[in-house]
Amino acid sequence: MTLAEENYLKAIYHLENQSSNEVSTNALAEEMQTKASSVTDMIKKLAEKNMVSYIPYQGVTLSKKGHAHAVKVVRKHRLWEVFLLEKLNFSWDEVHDVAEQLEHIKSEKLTDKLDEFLDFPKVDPHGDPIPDKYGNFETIDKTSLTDAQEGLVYVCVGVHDSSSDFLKYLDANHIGLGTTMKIIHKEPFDNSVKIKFDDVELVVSENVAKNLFLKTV
Amino acid sequence: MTLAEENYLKAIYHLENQSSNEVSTNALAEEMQTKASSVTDMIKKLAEKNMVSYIPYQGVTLSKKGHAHAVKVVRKHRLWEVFLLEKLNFSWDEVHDVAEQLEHIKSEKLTDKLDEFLDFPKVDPHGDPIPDKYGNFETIDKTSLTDAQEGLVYVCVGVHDSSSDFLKYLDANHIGLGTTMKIIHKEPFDNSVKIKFDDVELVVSENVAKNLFLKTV
DNA sequence: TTAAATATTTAGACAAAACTAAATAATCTT
DNA sequence: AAGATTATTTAGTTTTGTCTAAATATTTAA
Repeated sequence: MTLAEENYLKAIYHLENQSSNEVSTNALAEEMQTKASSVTDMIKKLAEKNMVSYIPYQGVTLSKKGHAHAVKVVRKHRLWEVFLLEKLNFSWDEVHDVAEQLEHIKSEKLTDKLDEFLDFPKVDPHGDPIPDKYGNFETIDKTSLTDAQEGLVYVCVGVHDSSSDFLKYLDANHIGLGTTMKIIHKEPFDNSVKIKFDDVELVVSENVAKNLFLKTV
Repeated sequence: MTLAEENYLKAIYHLENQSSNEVSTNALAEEMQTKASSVTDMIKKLAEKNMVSYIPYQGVTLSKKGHAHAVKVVRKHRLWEVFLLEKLNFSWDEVHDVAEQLEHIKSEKLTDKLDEFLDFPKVDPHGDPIPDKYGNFETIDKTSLTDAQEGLVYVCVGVHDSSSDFLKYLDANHIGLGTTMKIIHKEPFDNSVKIKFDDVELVVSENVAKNLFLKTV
């Protein structure tokens, strides 16, 4: 698997997790920041290699083989994120980009030794589960802040968007994994949400709310 | 700089260090395991980018810019080797191949944080010096075992060939960095050398002797 | 249910990095 | 110094992954 092929597999994997039906060429082009025609080309190649199953005009799905490979890349990505944060003192908004490179290093031994060195972490710095060497991981049950109920108390267990900008926003507002918050008010007009934590009230936009994952406490 | 370009720079760097005069197209082709015509193509490209200076039929030399870049790649390679050996418990014959991949990760912050995490090591597991973040490193004065003098005592400070096969040979014969040995006899017929260490005598071939670096003790 | 809009695929090109085969330059022999 | 050998470069292809533009299929809307 080349770097480009792995990135496509990963993108298909993420899109499958978001909406559970077939992945369209256009969605994939959007995700990969490329053109639909390029996507068609690559999908054909991946289909040749039995990594995806593809019916023209109907989108792609990962094959068993492709799924397994995507999970391996995701495992590496998340392990490196933990390494960068815990061992090299990167901040959580810095880990993603470097992990995008490190996830393509090919050495099963490296991956497994790294896993051991980090003491077999279960989640990465954004709250996403880390597959073990067999590809198994615990699914974390989480609710988006947009779906949280007024009056209840939640703890933050993850983020959807792991872009540097979003994570810096959270840092600036002292929100992180483990932050416990109460839903004060959900504003129907613009879907913003007023939350309270550490004795401070904060109104966050719908965009922020959509990207924050919570668990009831 | 692409991966291929970086590998060429590194190869030119190594060849310059070995013989101090211009690097020939053929030597580079041999080092890169490729064809002379491919080398000419790439050299032209690197000359365009001012990474090397190139006169047709006369070989290449690294420019200041190319040299600095090569040193950065070497720095990353050697730091990762230390990481793999010391933190992930790889053996010294396993570190090279994985480091060949890791050396291309682009993040100055990663490199410098890794350096710090490893406590600023001065040499890698094969005895080669590690450049600091400014590209400076201590040159280690060393003699090849072929040039060592009968009767004198030396300590092993490095290896020339860092191939897995050679390092495994050394492991099997209990030779490593720091091994102190006495030169018992140099056989003129085949340039083999009889050495003694840990109260055992061992005859090594010219090929082995050439690749072992020693320092007088 | 046909026209318009949108999504997808095909065809043809391009850049990077390699290759083979042929041409040319440099060096070595005698 | 001419011919032979060796080293190097040039010319023309190939593969990978991308692109644009054109063609085709699908969906939406009147």
